[in-house]
Amino acid sequence: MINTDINKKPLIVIAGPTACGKTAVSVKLAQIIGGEIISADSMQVYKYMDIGTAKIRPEEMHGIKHYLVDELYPDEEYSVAAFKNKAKAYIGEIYGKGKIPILVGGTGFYINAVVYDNDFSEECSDETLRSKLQECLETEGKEALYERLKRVDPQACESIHMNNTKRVIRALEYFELTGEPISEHNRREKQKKPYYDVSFFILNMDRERLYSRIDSRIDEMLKMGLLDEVKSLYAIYDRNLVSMQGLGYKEIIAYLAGECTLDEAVNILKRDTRHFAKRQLTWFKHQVNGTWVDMDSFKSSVDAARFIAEQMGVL
RNA sequence: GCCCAGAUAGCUCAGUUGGUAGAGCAGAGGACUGAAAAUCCUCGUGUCGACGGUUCGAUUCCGCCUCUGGGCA
Repeated sequence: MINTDINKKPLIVIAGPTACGKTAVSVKLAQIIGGEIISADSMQVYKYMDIGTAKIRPEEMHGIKHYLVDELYPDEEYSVAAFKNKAKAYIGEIYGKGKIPILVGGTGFYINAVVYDNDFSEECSDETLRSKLQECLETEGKEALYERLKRVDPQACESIHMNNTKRVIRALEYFELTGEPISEHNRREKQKKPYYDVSFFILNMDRERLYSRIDSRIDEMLKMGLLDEVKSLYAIYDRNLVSMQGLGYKEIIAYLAGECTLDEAVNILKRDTRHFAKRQLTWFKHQVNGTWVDMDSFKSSVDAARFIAEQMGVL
């Protein structure tokens, strides 16, 4: 989507599945148009998680400022809500410098939260209530929880499967906190128009090529010392942390804990990363209205960045 | 050379007391609004190794051949 709404401020989004080349393109684009980058990634925010998250290295930034990279410790909590609030503040900061913010990442859910300025009021979330509901799930079973949701929000039950207990719990949590069905909240949020003048680009490439890039990138991570990185994190942090559920971490931790061989861990990691890429693509295909950029048709990331700048009428 | 066990979906295998077959994984598609690198849903036709025989009918029984394991010489 390339809007020209003069009342809204410009926001560029570079999205796409893992390993499709977002990092390189975004830095080049930032150089061309005078932008700064905000990472829309749920794992790269964490310090010490460098190799496994394929985090950009300082020398690759070429002086382009990056936000929401290395800002949290692995035992700190992160979520869409936290991301959205921080990103929004940084976007304001970038405008203040007369530059253009570029949102870059593969977490579509996070990106949309910023693009549509979705509502994440504090009173809509309560950890203790959530763990109470989690307890109900364990003692009474998923059927009981689902029945409970059916009574207060039958609409939500139409789109949430009973097995998806995470969503069932959140829907119940939302209702108990606000007295409003979450289906109503979702309906309202979905009607929103973009909050910015958004230029949304989705990078993609041939599926087989993407998959083989994923495989070789993981081999590369291993050579760069993924094992040592995970080892030192596992020595300090609990494996149940959300950060330690990240791809590359949970699989290697399983190996370090003696639950499988290294070979098995690596193969599972490759497979899970392929599955992840597919889920990302599904999101971008249906939850986003953007311009698809076929990375196969460019010789280099510079060419792809130029193409994007042209699309926006900058070049 | 002989003996034994296999040969079924891309892979690993199950099964059909004879009526042309089904799981897991891989793969594909989808959902998603405070865990999202998370969570969840849907999708299984393939000369049942080749050729003969018995049979109304063979992937299934019999014979023979080929290939792959393992064992004996």
